[in-house]
Amino acid sequence: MAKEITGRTEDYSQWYIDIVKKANLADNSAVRGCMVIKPYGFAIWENIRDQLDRMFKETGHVNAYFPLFIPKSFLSKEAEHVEGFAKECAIVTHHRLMNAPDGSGVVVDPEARLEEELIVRPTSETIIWHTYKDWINSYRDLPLLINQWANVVRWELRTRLFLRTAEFLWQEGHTAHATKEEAMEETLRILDIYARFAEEYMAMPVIKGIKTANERFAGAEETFCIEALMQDGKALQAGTSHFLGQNFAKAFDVKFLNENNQEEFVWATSWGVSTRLMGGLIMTHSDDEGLVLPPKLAPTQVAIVPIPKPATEIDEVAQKIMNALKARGITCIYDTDMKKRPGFKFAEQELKGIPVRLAIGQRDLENGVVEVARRDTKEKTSVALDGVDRYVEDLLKDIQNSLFQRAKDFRTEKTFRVDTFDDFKSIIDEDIPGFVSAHWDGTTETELKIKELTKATIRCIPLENDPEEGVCILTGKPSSQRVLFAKAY
RNA sequence: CGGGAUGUAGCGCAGUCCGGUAGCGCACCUGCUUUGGGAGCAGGGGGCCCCAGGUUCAAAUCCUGGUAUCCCGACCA
Repeated sequence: MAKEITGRTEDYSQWYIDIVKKANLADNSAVRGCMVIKPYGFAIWENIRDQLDRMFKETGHVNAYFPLFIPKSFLSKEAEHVEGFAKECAIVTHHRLMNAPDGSGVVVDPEARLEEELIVRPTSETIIWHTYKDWINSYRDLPLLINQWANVVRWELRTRLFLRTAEFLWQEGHTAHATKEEAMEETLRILDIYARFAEEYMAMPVIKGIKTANERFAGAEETFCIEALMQDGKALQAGTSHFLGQNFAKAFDVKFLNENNQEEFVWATSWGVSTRLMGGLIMTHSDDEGLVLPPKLAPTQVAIVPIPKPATEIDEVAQKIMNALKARGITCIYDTDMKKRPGFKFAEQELKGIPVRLAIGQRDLENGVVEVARRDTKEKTSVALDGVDRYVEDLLKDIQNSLFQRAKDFRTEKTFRVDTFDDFKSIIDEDIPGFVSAHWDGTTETELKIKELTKATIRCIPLENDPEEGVCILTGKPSSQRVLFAKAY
């Protein structure tokens, strides 16, 4: 009716945009490629952020904040790094405006040119490693485990709400270690946190893996990632954790004295997840009625609707239920809007992905029950008033689990093992392609050729991979393990 | 950044070909009646027709240049 959402099968991209806009998550802004995150969308992001922040702190990390601007010269100190980001940087060249001589408005004051241009950070390795040089002298200063929550800018040519915006919010961890082993452990520890968060909170199953050299972060020795499969059969890189080796330590001359009084370069990691997770959350669970949120991340977990409208007796019961739910740590609202009829409220709450709805009418009160509806399956049941809080608590857990299970079943169904290029291509060309597990000869050349021919890329070399002798689907050269291909966002 | 499409009320659109007082549906406001899956009737408010030039007596409409969004490519979290 008023809020028509394009069907997923009709036009998946348009469906995604409709969900983002109509569920009030975000909007395009007056600035090209930059979005406005609206209060409801931001509330979900805050839940994501708070949870991750807790997990980082539990593993010994602390938060700090580094500047938005990076002197241009910093960026060029690590050769691969600058090459990776040079093409998508916003650059500050001046520091003052002036009234236009012809009165047409405000213009840049040519006198106010900066001696050295500033780059709006696309990521903060350089400014942070420049700072770490002063912070690290001894092995006693290590490990240094720092995270920052920030915005970054990458001048993307083609943007999509949450999935790829010119400015986005993220966290970036930057750690320094005395040994290679420790740094590698850290890289994997974070990867585990990301995977656990994705699966336990977002209910989004992910594959942990290693990126190929071609897909590796600019400046990293090894990039680990979590990859998720969206409903349209395309993969989404949901988080990355990089083992940086000594690249940045060498570029920024960060050395420490070890226990034997010998000077060594420190070992580094960096890792991040962004507001892109919001896109993953939407595309993993939502349907043609609107957003579907896992209870653990839903800003409001339960909505109570009086049928047909607020009334003393109903209000009292609703209040009692709310108190009981809140005592169990469940967030809920009581929708007393007199202007909206129940059907409208139902539709609106479904659009916003509120996991559970309780409807209470005179008929229910007479029977001592309330109607409980779950967003994920749209099933409705009558539940005894007495103990409904416990029922809802269990139901929320059940929804959380079944969303995960449903997404996992979908991924299983859409993961294929193939041994010939023809089979590979026919799966990738499907409307809803999915992951394809296939042998690859290990060369960038073959990887790029496959991308050119099929648009599929190697998402990762899964960590939990059994070695298996085979031959590359394209070149027929020997291969020792399968890698995971997909079309990707 | 290349190709295509589209910018008209908060949203969705008609009007543009063929220039002549800016319309429809939803939403919004007021009132009454309603209320177990997006209510009905009546009345009302809201527009630099994306922006800037040009042509013309006259431009939403024609011309030029910008710009934004969406789709497809290349690039990328």
